[in-house]
Amino acid sequence: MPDPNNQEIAQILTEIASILEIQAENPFRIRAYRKASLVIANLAKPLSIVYQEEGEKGLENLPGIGKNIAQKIVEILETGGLAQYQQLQQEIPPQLLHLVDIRGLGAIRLRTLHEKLGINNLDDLKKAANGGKIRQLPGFGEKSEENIIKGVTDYEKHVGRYLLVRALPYAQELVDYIRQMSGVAMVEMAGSVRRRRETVADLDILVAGKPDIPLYNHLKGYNKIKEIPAHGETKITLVMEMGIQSDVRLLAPESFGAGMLYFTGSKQHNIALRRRALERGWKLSEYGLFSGEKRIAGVTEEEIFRILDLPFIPPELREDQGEIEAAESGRLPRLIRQEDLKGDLHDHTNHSDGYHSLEQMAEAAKNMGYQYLAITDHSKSQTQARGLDENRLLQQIEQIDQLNANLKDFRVLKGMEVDILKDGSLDLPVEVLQKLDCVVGSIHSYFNQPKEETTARMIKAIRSGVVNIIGHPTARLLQEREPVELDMLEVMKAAKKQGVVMELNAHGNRLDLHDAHCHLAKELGVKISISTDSHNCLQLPVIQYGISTARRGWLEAGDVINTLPGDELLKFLRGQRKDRDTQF
DNA sequence: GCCGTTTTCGGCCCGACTGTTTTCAGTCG
Repeated sequence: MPDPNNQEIAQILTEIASILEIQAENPFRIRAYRKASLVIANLAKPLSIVYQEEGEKGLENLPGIGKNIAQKIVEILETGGLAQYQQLQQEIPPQLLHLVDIRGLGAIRLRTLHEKLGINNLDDLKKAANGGKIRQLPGFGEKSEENIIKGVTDYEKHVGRYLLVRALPYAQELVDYIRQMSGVAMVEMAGSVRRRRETVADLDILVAGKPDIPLYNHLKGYNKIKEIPAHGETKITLVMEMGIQSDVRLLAPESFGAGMLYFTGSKQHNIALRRRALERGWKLSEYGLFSGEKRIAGVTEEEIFRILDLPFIPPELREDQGEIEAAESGRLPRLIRQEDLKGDLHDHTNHSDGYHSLEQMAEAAKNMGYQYLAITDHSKSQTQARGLDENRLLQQIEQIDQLNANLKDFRVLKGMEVDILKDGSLDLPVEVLQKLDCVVGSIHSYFNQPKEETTARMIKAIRSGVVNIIGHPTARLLQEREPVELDMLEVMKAAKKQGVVMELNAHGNRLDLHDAHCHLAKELGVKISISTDSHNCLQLPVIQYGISTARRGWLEAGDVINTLPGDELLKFLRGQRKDRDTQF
C-alpha cells in the first residue's frame, strides 16, 4: 500500500486493536491503538506531510501517538506495510475481526463463539444464531441470541457503504492523480460524494478527454488500487485498497457538463430535469441537451440549467425535494459556506475527555479564522469522560476569564455540555449553569427509552430555561448506533417556542441533526448551531462535513447562529435566557 | 501503548445496564 493516507493508517491501527482484543491482550494497550486511530482518522493534515516536515518527532507530538506507534506509522509510510499487522492477521481468521463491529458482540464473546462453535465469519454467525446454537452456550441465552440476530441485521444495513468522511479523501486523491495525466481536459467527482451524502456506496469520477487517451494505463499505475475488475472504452471500474469501488468514466469534452449532471444525480432529480427538457421539446441525456439531432448544450452544467431557464442548482440540493420548483421561482437558498462561520460552539478540553488545553483549543480556533470558541466540557455524570462537577466548572470559568483577559480579537465562551438525565433534568444546578455563556444540553445515556419518554425528556430540557443548544439531538452514530426514538416535530416546536437552538453536530459519524431535520428546522424557524464537538484541536476542520449537511438541509447563513459576529452572538445567547418563557 | 512526572514506572474508563445466573461477566458510553 504505497502512499497510505490517514484513513488507511487509522484502519490498520483499528484492526490491530480488534485483533489484540480478541486475543485478550492488555486492554490499555488496545485502547492506545484505538485512540491513536481515532486521532489519525480525524486529522486534517496528511501524516505523510507531518512526517516529511517534522520527521518522526512530529508524529510523536500528535495526541495519543507515542514513540511506538510513531515508529509503526513510519514503517507504514516508508514500506507501505507493517510487519506486526501482517503477523497478527495470520493469527486470526480474516473475517472474524470485522464481527466486533456488531452491536452486542464484544471481543470476548466473539472469541467464545469462535472457539466453541467454530464461527469465523458473518455467515457462520447467522447460521449459528438462526439455528439456536448460540443460546446453548454457557453465558449466552435466548435473549443474547436475539440481540445478536438484531445486531447482525443492523450491521448488514450499512455494510458496503462508506462514511463520507472516509470516502471523500479517496475521491479527492483519485481526482488529483488523474489530473496529472496529459490530455485530460477536466476531472471531477460526481455521484453521491459530490452531493455530499452522509454515506456513499461507491465513487464516480468523470474525465473529459479525447477517446484515445491512455486512461487505463495511467490508472493501472495508481498505487491505491487493489484490482481493476472491468475496463471498457469509456468506463473503468476500480476497487480501491480499502474496498470501495470507483467508476471512472471518460467523456467527450462537449458532453462533460451533461455527464456531470447525469452522474451526479440524484436519479429523481435527473428524471425531473429530463421531464422539463421534454416539455420544451428537447431531450436531455448524459451526452447533452438535444433539439432533434442537434446538441444545444452539454459542455457545462451551468449552460444546461440556463437553457432550461434555471439557475445553477448546487449538487447538495439535487434530491428532487423541491429544488427545481424553488429554482424556477427564484427561491433557491443562498446556501451557507464554511467561510460564513465565525466560531465553533461545542468543544472539549483536557478538563474532561478532550486532549488539548483551553489555550491550545483557543489558539487553534483562532487559526481557523474564528472569532470565538465555546468550551463545553462534559458534566459530572459522564464519569468515564471525567465530567466536571460544580467546583471544577467554577474553576474553569475563572481560567477562561483570565485567558480572555489576555486574548485579543478572540473570545473563549464559557460553556458546558451538560447531560440531560434520564428524567429530563440537568446534571448540574440551573444556578451554576446560568453563569455560563453557552449551555449545550445532550443525551448520553438511556438511549432505549420509549419514544414518548425521550420526547418528554428532551422537551423538559428545552424548558429548563438555561439550555441554549440541544447537542447531537438524536445521539446517533452512523453505522454504529441507531438514533434514539424521538418525536422530532414536537421537540422542534418546543425549541421554537423556547428559543432554543438545535445543533448540527459536524463530527463525521454523527452529522446530527441530519439534512432533512435541518430542513424541518428551517421551515419551523428553529435556529441551528453547526459545531464539531472537537476533542482536540486537530478536529476543528471536520466542520466541513457539518457545512455539507447544512447545505443539504437548505440552510443559509442566517439560519445558523455561529455565523453571527462575536458580540452579536453573545447578545443572542443572553437574549435566549431573558426572552424565554421559563418553567423550572 | 501513551502519558506525565514528585522522570522511568504506575495509572489509564468507571459506572450502569443487560442477561444470565443466583453473584457476576460482558458490553457500552
